[in-house]
Amino acid sequence: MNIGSAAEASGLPPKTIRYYEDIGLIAPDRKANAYRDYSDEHVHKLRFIQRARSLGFSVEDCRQLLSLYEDTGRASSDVKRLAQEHLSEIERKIDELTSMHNVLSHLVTACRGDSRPDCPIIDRLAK
Amino acid sequence: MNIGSAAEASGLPPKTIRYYEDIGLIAPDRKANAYRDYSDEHVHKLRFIQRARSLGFSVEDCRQLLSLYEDTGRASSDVKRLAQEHLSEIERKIDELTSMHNVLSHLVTACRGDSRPDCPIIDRLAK
DNA sequence: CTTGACCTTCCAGTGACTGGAAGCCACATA
DNA sequence: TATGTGGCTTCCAGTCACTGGAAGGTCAAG
Repeated sequence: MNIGSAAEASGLPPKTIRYYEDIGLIAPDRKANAYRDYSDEHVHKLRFIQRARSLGFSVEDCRQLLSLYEDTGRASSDVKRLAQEHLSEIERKIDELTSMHNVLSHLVTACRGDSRPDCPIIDRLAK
Repeated sequence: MNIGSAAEASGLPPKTIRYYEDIGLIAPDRKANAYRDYSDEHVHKLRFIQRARSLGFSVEDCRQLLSLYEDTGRASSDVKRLAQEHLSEIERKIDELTSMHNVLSHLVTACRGDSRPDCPIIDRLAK
């Protein structure tokens, strides 16, 4: 399977798939004409990565998850620990964004948004 | 005032302040010895930027906000629009993170996290 | 035989810093 | 006066995860 089909099957752009190969995440075979050749298993792994990325795991996390996936003797505790750390990071980000949201939404509400210069948003930044 | 003092007064690291100068955001005077020389007004603007950044505005947004700040003939609607767009972006990110959180927290809860390989997290990624 | 879609590699840019090297400057102390 | 320490300078490279684009090779259809 060429990279275009692998891209379609995995939901990842060809550029990204080549990038993953560059960084040693997943290497397909090559055909005689030097085209990449993806097996169903390659595509399966690409989908695996795509799903992990869409849950916000870093590419390095994906590398670990992939190796846990392939290690049938893994301990689920290792997977759980990774996921829990990521979950904490997500929570941290949500908290940060939420507090930004609180401040900003008040300011936006308070701003008349007309042609005059008076603006609580600017005032807050310049306070 | 040297960059170190400006850093302390603004809450920004010296490296970051130099970076802002590199990208043309705020340029201090220079002393005879080529050291940067920050006035109170420079520091004021640095604090302005620091606050805007801490509300998640991009550096380019900061550039705009700064120029609106300096434009006493501004329309508050311009500020409000900028802030509102940023607010929407924050909401988009919160939604994205929240949906990741939903999925992941369920998976983490469902994972026993012991020495055995069975793991709903891996299963979900490999589905 | 040509066209167009697909593939290849390689290089550069994104945002917002951050680390580090090499070297100059200022000031306190012995 | 020598020296040490810390702060300042510039410049280059690296981060993360791609993404765009150039230059050129390959393949199937008409």
